[in-house]
Amino acid sequence: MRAAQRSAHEQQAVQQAISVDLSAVVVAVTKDEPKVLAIRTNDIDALPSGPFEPQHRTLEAGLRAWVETQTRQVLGYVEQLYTFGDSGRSIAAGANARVLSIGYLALVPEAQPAGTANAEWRNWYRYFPWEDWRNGRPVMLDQIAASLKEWCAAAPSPAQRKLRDARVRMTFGTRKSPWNDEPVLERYELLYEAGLVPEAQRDSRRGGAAGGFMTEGEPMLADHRRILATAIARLRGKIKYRPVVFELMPATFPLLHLQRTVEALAGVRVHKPNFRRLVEGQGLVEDTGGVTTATGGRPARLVRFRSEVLLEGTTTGFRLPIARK
Amino acid sequence: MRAAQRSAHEQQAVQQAISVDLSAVVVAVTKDEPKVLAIRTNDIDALPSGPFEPQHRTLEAGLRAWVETQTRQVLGYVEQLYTFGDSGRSIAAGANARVLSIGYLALVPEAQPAGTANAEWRNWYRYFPWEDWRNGRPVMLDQIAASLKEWCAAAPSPAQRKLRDARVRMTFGTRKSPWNDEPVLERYELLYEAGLVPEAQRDSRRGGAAGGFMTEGEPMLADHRRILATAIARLRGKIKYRPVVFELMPATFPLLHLQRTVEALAGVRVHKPNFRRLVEGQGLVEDTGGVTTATGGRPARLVRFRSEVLLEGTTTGFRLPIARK
DNA sequence: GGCCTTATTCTCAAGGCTAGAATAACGCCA
DNA sequence: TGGCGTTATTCTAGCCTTGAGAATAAGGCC
Repeated sequence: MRAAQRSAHEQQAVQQAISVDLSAVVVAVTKDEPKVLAIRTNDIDALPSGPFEPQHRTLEAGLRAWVETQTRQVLGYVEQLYTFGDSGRSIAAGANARVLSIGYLALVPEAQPAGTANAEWRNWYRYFPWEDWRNGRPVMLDQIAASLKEWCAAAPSPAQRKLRDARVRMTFGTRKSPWNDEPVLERYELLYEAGLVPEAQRDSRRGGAAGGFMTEGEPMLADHRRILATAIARLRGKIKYRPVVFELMPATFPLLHLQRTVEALAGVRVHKPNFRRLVEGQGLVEDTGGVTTATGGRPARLVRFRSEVLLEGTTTGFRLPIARK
Repeated sequence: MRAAQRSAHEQQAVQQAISVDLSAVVVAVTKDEPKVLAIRTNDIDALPSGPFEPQHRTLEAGLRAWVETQTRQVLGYVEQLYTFGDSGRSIAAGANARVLSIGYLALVPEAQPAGTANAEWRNWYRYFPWEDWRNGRPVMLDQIAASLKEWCAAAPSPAQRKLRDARVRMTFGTRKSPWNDEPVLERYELLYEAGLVPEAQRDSRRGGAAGGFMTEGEPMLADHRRILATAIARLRGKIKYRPVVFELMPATFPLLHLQRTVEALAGVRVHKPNFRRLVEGQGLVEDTGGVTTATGGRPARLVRFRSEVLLEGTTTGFRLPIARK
């Protein structure tokens, strides 16, 4: 034991091969819809990704390089999400090879046409249709709820049963309880464990619903949908206390455009007067003097982001009128 | 380019050796002081850590194994913090070897005596004395502020100067602005960049303060102090909206003990009646019927954590009377 | 019994948030 | 040219939360 302890760091030099995969969730919002940059391969979508290599100066540099190579998209804001280690869930790995997967979130302004043939901007609700509550409760949730109920009932023990019930309640909520937009990953993981998404069968774990019912929503390569879920969850959390939405906005915009962008990300609608009061009250935007009539109705003022706020003590702020539950 | 793209995943099999280091910040609170489990080596402390190896089923399993081997401490709650890739800042790595460092946060109830000779529970403010405001503003901040001011003045350009000023203002605040307990990592990184912590000199980067003034606070091995800062920051953020403090508490306790534990972590004091109102109002604890006179004065009720709250829709809640800025 | 210490409960004012109403300014069309 | 529809923008009343201090309770100790 003591020997193992002393050699802990010494061993590093002779470490067995571990490979590290960098994957990016590149987000933009176009025409009030949240988009993610996907690589379309044979009938399944993937995130831009590639292995971390020695020539990369940093993890983030490696990520940027891969994304640019694969999509010609240059990244601005980038943030690390999580390092996944259970590679059994990703590409069928060689016997001894260990693959770690580090997910990143990147934000870019309005989506440009994709730079390469098989890179494409796709609405992220294509992969998570149950996450879009902007037009009310998605009807498919009835079917999901029914399948999850079966899964709960099929628990091996009463204790397990209680646990499963609780997880369903906490992630998908009940009919009466208000929707919580943040636990995107928890919801996806639940569906995975319940065998209600194709990835679960592919990875041939727990049997899943015998009937073979699959929730709507497109699967992705390897564990990419899990990484995307992590990204959406992080972004939904972050827009509530950091002014990151502006990374997704053009130079000037009317306030309603900002609101629609936030709504696209959060998947819920907000009260217009309150949204405006918060944004203006916190001095996040300033008037440009310009107006636009492109919105129909009364012309809207054009504002711009006050980037000074990033230098002010405003470490916090940018609360949004989305109930933190 | 297109070739590189296609081979992205194929290359993984022939990936060059990358080693991954797992490090744990194991936290306990004893006698109202926040403690971290440290390995004491020749005149410098280290976190329990070791390389991720193929026999480890998951990253977390590898971490638990290393911690148990090195400290005999069995971990309960564990959470991944961040994956650091700029190994230039850690152990002087061999020419081509790339070392990634994954940091974890673990919480255990009241610290037991350390299980091995060189493992020891140490007050975390030993490493970050400026983070403890429980007894008012630490006096050393005067000296830190002065050094940072010099560093700002020494900026290569006026634009840089403005940026540095802003960073200092946002992390350490001004004399008048209230202290923000969360940006622990940002403060440490700032001191590192300004050359005010020994690690900066060791890694021989930016010159640093010519005078050689170093802030108080003990350094740690490799990038371990950075990982510890990340852990403290995460914990300070998390206790404000998730009931994780209870991982650190004994089975039953008086409310003031809970409050002191929170204060130890956050490094600030809170208003007693308000704290009590929040904790009880959210149904986080229930009466045990017992009382204790160990606190002096009027006997205190003993309460216990209502673990049911973890199964209730209470995904959020547990707000604390610590201003979110 | 009086005093000290800590526990526990109340209260009040300030500030923030929710939700809905009211008003403004433009294009369109009869 | 005036009414209508659309979106923009501003107000407001009511509710709830939060911050801070005061008041009361219950033990130990002398």
